[in-house]
Amino acid sequence: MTNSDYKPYNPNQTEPEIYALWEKNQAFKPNEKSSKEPRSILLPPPNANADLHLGHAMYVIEDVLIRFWRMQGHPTLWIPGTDHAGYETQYVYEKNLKKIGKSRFDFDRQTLYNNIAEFVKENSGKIQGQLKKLGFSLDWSHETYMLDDHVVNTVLTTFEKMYQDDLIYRGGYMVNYCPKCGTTFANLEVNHIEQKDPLYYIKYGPFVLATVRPETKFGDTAIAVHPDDKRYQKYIGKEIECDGLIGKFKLKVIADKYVDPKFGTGVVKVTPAHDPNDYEMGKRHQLEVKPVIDLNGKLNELTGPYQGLSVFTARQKVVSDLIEKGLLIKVNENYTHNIAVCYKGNHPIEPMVLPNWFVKTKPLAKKAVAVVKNEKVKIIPKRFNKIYFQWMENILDWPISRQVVWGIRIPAWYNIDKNPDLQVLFINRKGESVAGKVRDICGKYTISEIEKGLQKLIAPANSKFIISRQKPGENYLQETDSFDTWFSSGQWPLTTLKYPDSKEFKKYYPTTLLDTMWDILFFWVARMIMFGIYLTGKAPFKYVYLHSMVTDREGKKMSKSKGNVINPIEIVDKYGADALRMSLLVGCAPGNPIALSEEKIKGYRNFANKIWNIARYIEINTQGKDVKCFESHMPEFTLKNNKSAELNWCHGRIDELNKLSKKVTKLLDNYKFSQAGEELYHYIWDIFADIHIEGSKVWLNNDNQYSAYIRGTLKDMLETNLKLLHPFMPFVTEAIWQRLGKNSLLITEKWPE
RNA sequence: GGACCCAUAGCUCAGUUGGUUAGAGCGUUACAUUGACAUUGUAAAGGUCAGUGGUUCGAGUCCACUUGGGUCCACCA
Repeated sequence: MTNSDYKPYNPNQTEPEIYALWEKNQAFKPNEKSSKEPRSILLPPPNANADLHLGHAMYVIEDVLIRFWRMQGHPTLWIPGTDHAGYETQYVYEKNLKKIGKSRFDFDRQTLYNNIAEFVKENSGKIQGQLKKLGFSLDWSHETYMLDDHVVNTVLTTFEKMYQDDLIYRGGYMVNYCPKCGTTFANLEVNHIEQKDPLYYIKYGPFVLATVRPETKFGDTAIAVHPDDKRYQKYIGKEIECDGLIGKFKLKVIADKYVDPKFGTGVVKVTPAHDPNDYEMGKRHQLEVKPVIDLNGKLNELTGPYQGLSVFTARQKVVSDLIEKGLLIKVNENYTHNIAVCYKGNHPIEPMVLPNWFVKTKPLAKKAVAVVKNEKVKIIPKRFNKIYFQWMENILDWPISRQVVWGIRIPAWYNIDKNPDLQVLFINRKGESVAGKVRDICGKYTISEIEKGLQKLIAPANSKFIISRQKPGENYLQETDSFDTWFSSGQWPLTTLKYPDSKEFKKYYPTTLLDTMWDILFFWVARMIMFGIYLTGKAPFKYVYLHSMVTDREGKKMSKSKGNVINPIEIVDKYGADALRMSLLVGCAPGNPIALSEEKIKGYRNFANKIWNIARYIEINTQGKDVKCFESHMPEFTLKNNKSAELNWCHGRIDELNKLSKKVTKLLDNYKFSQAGEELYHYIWDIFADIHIEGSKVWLNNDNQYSAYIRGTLKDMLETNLKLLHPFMPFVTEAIWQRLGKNSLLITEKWPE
C-alpha cells in the first residue's frame, strides 16, 4: 500500500481493474468443496438485443445476496442469460424494415427468421459488458440464451409431455387479434384506453338499438334483450325481419341477463364472431358464429359491397348508407367507452374466433396456489399474495401461439391430403405472393415450393395434426405459429440449470430466490411456478422478492416513449457503480417505487470516498509501525484485569463490531437490504470515522505501550467494515483490501458472523 | 365494477413481531479549514407520523370510517 494515490477515490480507473481481478481468479464460480447448503439465483434475462436500463440495475439486490452467501461459505451460483423476446424483438426489427420501405410480407418465414437472428446477433453482447460494469458477480460460464439448442429442446419436450398429459389443445376461441401486428395476444397483453366514439341508434325491424360498431352488423346472428324487460316480452323467442343494407334479413330475439335494460334502448345486436361478450352469449344460446372481418382487418365476402374495406372506412360507409335508407335514428356523439388495444403499438384489437394452441391452466394453477398458501414459496412483500391468489384462482386458459416468426416454432404438422382446407400464404419461385386453400393450390405448385416460400399457414380448428420435431412425411407442412415468449421463459429455471440430468440441476434446484419487478408477477413468475411444479413437483424458488420500480424524479415510470429513461452506465461513468448500487439499495422498500435523484447518488459517491480516506488514515498511521491485534491478546488482558483506558477502548470497539456484524447478518438473512445498508452507512461515517478515528488521534499522539493495540484495533475495524460493506459496494471495498496488501480476495473472504 | 397500496421534516423516502426522547439522504442556517477526506468537520433549526373514532398499561405500527394520491385485475353494446 502506497501513499502516492489520489486523495479522492477514482472509481472509473479502479472498477474495471477490480472486475478483471475477480474474473482472472474465477471468483464467481461456486465453491463446490463447501458442504454448506447450496444457494442460487437466476438473473431475469434481459432482451438479447437491448440496452440495459435502470430497472435492470435493481438486480443489484441479487448481487448483494450472492456476495453475502458466497462469503458465508455457501456454494453459490448466479446464472446470467438473455431472452429472444419473441414479439418484442420482431416488433423492433419490423420498425427497422419499415424505414427501408419493406415489411414482413416481403419475406418467406425462414428468411425472415434468419434476418431477425442476424439482427439480434449484431445488437447483442452489449448487455454482458453493462452487467459487468455494475459489478455483478455472475457465473458467466453458465450464461444461457433463450434460443440455445438445449433450451429449445427442453421447451419442445415440455410441450410434447403436456400434449400427452392432455394439457394442450387446439381450438377455435375468441382471441385478441391485432390486424396491424398480425398476431393474437393474451388478455394480459391487452390494454384498455378510454375513447370517445359516436354511438349509433339503428333501426332493426321493430327495435331501435345502440351500437358503436355498425360495420359488424353483417355478422349479427341474434338480437338480445333482458329477460325481465317488460317492453320486449312479446318478442322473446320470436324471429323478426329487418331491413338491411344488403337486403332483408331475419334474426331471432333471445333473452339474456347480460343485457343492461338501462343502457341505450335495452336491445343489443349479438355478433358472436367479433365481440367477446357476444361470443359467450352465443355459446349460451347456440348461436351461429359468422365472421365478417378477415385477418387484415378488412370486411370479407359476406358483406357484399363493403368487402375489402377496412373496419373504419366500412363504418363510415355503413353509417352514410344507413342514413340514406332511413335506418339511422340518432347519433350520440359524446359517448366515451373503453376500447381494447395491443400493449405494444396501441392498435385497436379485433376480437376474433381463431384457431389457437392453448394450455389448460386450471390444474396447473391449483398447485401453484397451494405452494404459496403453504409457504413453500414466500412472496416478499407479503401483500402480493392476495393479488397472486386472486389472479390464479380466476385464471383462464392460456393461448400460447403467436403469429410471429421470431421464436420457437410449434412442432405440429398438418397433412395436406387430410386437411384440404388448410390456408397457405407463400411466395412462389417467381417471387409472387400466393394465397389460398391447399386443395386449390396443390395442383399448381409442388409441396416443396410451397414449403420453401411459406409465410403463414392457417389450419381450421378441427384440423388433424401430428406433434413431432421432424417432418413426419412427404405431404406435411409445419405450423407457422411460434410459442408465446413466456412459454419458454416460464421454463427458465429448468433450462438454465439443464433439467433434468445435470449436476447443477440436482444441486441447485429449486433455486433460493427469484428477484424481479412486480409487473411480471403473472407473465413470468406465476408461469415459472406452474411449469416448475408440473415438471419436477417442486416450485422453482423458495422466495420471490419483488423489488422496487425505479421511477424518475417525478415518480413517473421510465419508458422510451416518455423519453425519461436513464442509462445506468452513464451514472456509473459519472459516479461509480458502488454509488449507484447504494442509491438503489438504501431508502426503498420492496414493491414500492423508488424515485432516483442525482443528489442521492452523489451522496453515496461521497461515501465511497469517505471509506477510501478512512483507509488512507489508517494506512498512514500503521505503516512501518508496531501493530498488534487486540483480539488475539484478549484472554491475556482479561486475566490481568487490565483497566487501562486504551485497552478498554479497544475492547469496546471489538464488542461494537460484533454487534454490528450480527445486526447486518440478521438483516440480510431477512432480505432487509435498505436497513442493512443504512446501518453500515451510519456506523462507518458517524461512528467509525467521526467518533472513533477522531478519538484515536489523542491516543496515537501520546505514543505509549498500548498504541500498537489501538492501531491493531483500527485496522480490525476497517477490515470488518470492508467485509460487511462488500456486498453493497464491492469495488471500493475490494480496492482497499488489495491495497492493504492482503494475499487474498475480499470477495471470497469469510463473512464476520 | 373488484382488489391492493400509499399519506411520516422544505423535498425524496426508511421505520422488522405495537415498547424509552420518531430516523436517513438531500436541502436550509451559523461556524471551522490546507487536517485521512471540501466528495470535509462541528453545531443548529425543522415532524400533534393525513383526519376522526376504537382496541391496549402503551399506537407511526393493530381495527373501523373519512379525505387525498397511486397501482393492478375485469370491462357494457
